[in-house]
Amino acid sequence: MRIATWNINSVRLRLSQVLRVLEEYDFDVLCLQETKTRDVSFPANEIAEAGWPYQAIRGEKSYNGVAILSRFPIEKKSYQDWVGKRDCRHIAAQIKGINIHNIYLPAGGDIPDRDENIKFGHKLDFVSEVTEYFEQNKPSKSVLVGDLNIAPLAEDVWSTKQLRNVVSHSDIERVNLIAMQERGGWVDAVRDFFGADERLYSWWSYRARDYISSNRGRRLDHVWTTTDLAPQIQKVEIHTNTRGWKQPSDHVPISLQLG
DNA sequence: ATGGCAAATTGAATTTGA
Repeated sequence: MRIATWNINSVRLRLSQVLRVLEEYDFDVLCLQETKTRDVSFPANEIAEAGWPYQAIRGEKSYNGVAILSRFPIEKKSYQDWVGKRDCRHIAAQIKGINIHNIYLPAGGDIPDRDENIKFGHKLDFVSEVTEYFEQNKPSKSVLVGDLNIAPLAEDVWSTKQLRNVVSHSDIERVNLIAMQERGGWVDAVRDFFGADERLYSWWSYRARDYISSNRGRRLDHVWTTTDLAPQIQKVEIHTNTRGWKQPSDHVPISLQLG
């Protein structure tokens, strides 16, 4: 089974790209973040007609929004609200016995200090609550994907020195995300497949004049599995070429082939 | 905290992203 994650930055604007990745990359399941639309406006029919009729969608106007699109029937659906908000940042589906959690973690604003920036506090609290949730509901046969908005390792950013005090790569975010991974019993499938040394990115800012030559990327999007599924990790791909498509998302899809 | 941009909403400017 091929499971992918992609922050699409508006599913309505980039519907044609969603359909293109589903077909070109042969995803069985695609988890989207930042769909930015209410469920009534979600292009569910177009995606169903293309061959992904099983869908779990949870959106709101303008912001956030997550969805799971599947070729195979969804056996169970659920979602969680964290940090006391109903902001459509999580949805879960069981497909072929695998529990898939799709998360859009808060970006956290500009200043990496919770006393000066309420959004950063929200982000840290969100990580803490997700960590507690999976400690109390120990996952198995599970995959956690999504835009976690944190690049935890030095090799996950173009310059660990220059991004040290930048939100997404601050020490506290990095430590807390690793703790969330370890305490939930998760394996970073992307690092498991590619190893620790290679620089890996899934996001490039829109602001770069030429994202290829500047290559100031960050690995903000993640695919984790529980340890019981780790032996089934056959292949991981970061589909970087979508960043070069016309009117692209600033994130690229990551896919996991489970055997 | 940067930034050369982008998207959604409301109706030219604001908010958010990271």
